[in-house]
Amino acid sequence: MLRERGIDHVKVEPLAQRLGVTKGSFYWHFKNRQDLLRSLPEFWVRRQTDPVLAHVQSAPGGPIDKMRAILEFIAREDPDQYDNAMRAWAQFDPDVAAAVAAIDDRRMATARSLFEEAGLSPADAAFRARLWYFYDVGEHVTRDTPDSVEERLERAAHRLKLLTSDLGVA
Amino acid sequence: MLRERGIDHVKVEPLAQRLGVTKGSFYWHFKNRQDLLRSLPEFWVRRQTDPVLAHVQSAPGGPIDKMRAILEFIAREDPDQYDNAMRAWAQFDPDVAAAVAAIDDRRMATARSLFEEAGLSPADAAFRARLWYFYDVGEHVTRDTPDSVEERLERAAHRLKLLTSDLGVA
DNA sequence: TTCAATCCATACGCAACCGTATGGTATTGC
DNA sequence: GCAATACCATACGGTTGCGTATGGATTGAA
Repeated sequence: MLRERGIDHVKVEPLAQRLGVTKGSFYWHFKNRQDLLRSLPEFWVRRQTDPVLAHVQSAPGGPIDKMRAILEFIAREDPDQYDNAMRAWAQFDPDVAAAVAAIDDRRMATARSLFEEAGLSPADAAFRARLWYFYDVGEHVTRDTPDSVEERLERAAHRLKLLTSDLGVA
Repeated sequence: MLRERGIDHVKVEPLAQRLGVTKGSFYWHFKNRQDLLRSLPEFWVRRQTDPVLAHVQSAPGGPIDKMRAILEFIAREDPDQYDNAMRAWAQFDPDVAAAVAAIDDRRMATARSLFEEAGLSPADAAFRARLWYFYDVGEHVTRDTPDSVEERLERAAHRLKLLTSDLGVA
């Protein structure tokens, strides 16, 4: 429901109907609607970003190789709308905004440290990481992601080249 | 209401109360709620993107100068959340998504033609324009935009340098 | 077997909205 | 000075959704 229609449409009665039960069941598992909503961000983090960051840790090679590993990992994933739904929600809920911002920080910090490893100054690495990460965000929220894996990989290669061509290939 | 709480909270009775009238008045000016919602995207376009694009047309100098003009124009504007609210809405409404996508196209086409003017091939210009534009989108939706105009200008300069340093300064 | 915990259905009161019907007031054209 | 039009209030019925109270039904343990 969150992904398809937004947070304002995760309501207990429609949700129960969709699951083929009544709301009597819902109020057994959750205290109330707020209780359900508050459990969603954590659920999202576990599903969408923990796997990616874990994968990067284990990637071999230098910083550029690791960046390539991230891009290819993401390019091969099926794009879903979970991130977008969370961002749309975060837009109007400070608590959720904080949760999403924390994730953005984690992801960007990874990129930042890789650019530093590749020889950039902290300030330059920070900016480059923003450019790097915001591309992802922009492609998602504008729904500009190509349908085919091949095209996604091609774009990933292009992006990597553009953002690292001036760095010494370690 | 759209900017502060999202489209699902622009409801006629709360809206009327906020304006100090009753809904009897609302239904004089609008056929129904849908009628109001459908008028919003056009309103948004007129306020948020027409002025920027008009300003670029009249900027003097070569493509790089025009890019700088865009960046400075935006950096000096007060950042509001109108774009974000529209994107959040577009996430769950195909009609609105089409309207927002059309705006994204217009803005990106401007950047694309400037990069072509600066000497890039159509394919390279297209990708560079994406990188250019998605930075804006990302900075907005992650609410990472600095509060001070000075800092925004500094970032703009940094961005321009990073994205055009390899091009012949026309 | 029996008791207790688990899980779900039914039924109710309540509030927020939508849209319509209808009447009142003010302003403008003639 | 008098309609006609523009604008707004009041009042109503109907729907959707929240939360609670209460009563089965099933299952595992003593």
